[in-house]
Amino acid sequence: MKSYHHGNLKQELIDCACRLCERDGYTKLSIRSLAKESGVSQTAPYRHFETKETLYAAVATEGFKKLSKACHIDADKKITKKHLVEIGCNYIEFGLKNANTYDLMFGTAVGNFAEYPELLESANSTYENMRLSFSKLASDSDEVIAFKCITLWSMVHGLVGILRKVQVVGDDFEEGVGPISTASIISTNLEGYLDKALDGLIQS
Amino acid sequence: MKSYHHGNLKQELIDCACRLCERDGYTKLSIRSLAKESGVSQTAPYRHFETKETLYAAVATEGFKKLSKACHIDADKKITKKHLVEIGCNYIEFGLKNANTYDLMFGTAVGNFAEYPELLESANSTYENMRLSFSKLASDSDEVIAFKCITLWSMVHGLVGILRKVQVVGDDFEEGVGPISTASIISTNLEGYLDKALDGLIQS
DNA sequence: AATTTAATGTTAGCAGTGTAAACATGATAG
DNA sequence: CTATCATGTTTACACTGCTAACATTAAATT
Repeated sequence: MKSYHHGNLKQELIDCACRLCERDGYTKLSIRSLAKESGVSQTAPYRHFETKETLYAAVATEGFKKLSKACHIDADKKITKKHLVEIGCNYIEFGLKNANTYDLMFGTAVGNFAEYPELLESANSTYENMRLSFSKLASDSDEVIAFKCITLWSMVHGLVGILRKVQVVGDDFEEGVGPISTASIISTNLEGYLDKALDGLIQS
Repeated sequence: MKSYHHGNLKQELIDCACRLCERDGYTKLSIRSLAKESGVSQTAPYRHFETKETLYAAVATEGFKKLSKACHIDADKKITKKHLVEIGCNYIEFGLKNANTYDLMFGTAVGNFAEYPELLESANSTYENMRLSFSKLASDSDEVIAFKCITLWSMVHGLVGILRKVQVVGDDFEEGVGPISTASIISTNLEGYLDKALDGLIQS
C-alpha cells in the first residue's frame, strides 16, 4: 500500500512538467495529466502551485537556469570576440533544441515575471551573466556595454524566432533567395554568421 | 425575428476574433464566446473553421497583412538607409502596439504555416516586401541581400521580444545598467538605435 | 507524551472548453 | 418545382482549471 503522502511531489511535478512541456509544448500540458503521471489525485498539484501559471513559471525558471548555464563561459582572463560568438551560438542552440521550453520562457504564458520572484531572478541572472562576459571584452562604459548586451541578446533571440518559423514553414529545401534557403544556410554555419554579425557590434 | 442564416458570418467571426485576440490575447479567445458575440449558436463557427487553429491562422493572416502594410514604403527611386531605419521602426512599432496579435503570428499557436496557404502567402509576402526594399539599396548579390534581410528581420523581431519582456518585468524605472533601464532608453530612441545598428549591416 | 496545528493529500462538483454527430433551414441549381 | 448543399442549431462527450469540504499525517506546542 502506498503512503498517503508523496514526500517529494513538488519537485517531481516540476521535473515532469519540464519533460512534458518540452516534449509536447506547454499548451498540451494539463495539471490533471501531470497529476496522473505522478500517481496522485487530480487536485494535489494545487497544494504546490496556486494556478497553472505558477506551474508555468516554475518550468520557465528551470529553463532560464539551463539557458544561463548554457551561455556561461568561465574565463578569468581576457574575453575575446570568439567567446562572444560562442555565447551566441550556445544561446541559439539552446533556443532551437529546447524550442517548446523557450516558448514558455519568452512567450506570454507567464504574464508578469515580477509576480514570481524566482523566475524574475533566474531571468535577470541570465542577462547579468551575458553582460559580465561582455564587460570583460571591451573597455566601454557600463552603459555602452549594457546597450551592446541587449543588442546581442535581441539578435540571437530574434534569430531563434526567425529560424524556427522558417524551418517550420518548409521541410523541403528550396533554392534561391527565399527565407527558407537563406535561413538554412545561416543555421548550418551559425558560427560564421555570428562572427560577422558581431563585428558591427564590437567596434562601435 | 432574426433570419436563420447570418449572411456574413465568416468575415464577422474573423473581425471579431482579431479584435478580441488583440484585446485579451489569443489564449482568452474561445470559439464559443466568439459565437455568442456574433449572436449565433456555439458550433456555428465550425462551418467556417475546421478547428480553432484554423481560426488562429485566419487572425494571423490578417496580422501579416497589416504588418506588411506597416512596413511598406513606396519609393520608385533609390532607397536610402533612412528608409531601412523607417522600415525597422515601423516593424517594431507594429510588434509593440499589436503585441497580442504579434504573439499569434510568431508563436506556436499555429504550428505549421504550410497547412494554411493564405497564411503562408501573407507571411512570405511580408518577407518579400522587405527583401525588395533592401535590394534597392545595396548593389549586393541577391544572396547577400537575402542574408541582410533575414538579419534585419531577426534584429527587429528580437528587439520586439526583448523590449516586451523587459517592459513587462518592471513598471518601475530602475537606474543603472540593468535590462530595464537599458531597454527603456532604447525604446525611447528607436530611430537612433536602429540607425546605429544598421551601420554594421549595410557596409558588410 | 499528549495534543494541537499546519501541511499535504483526496473526493466531489462547477463552469467552461474544443469538437463531433444528427438534425433544421433556406438559398440555389436542375 | 424540386433536389441539393451550404449554413445554421441542438445535443452530447471528454476534457480542462479551479474551489470547497474532508482525510491523513508530520511537526510544533504544551
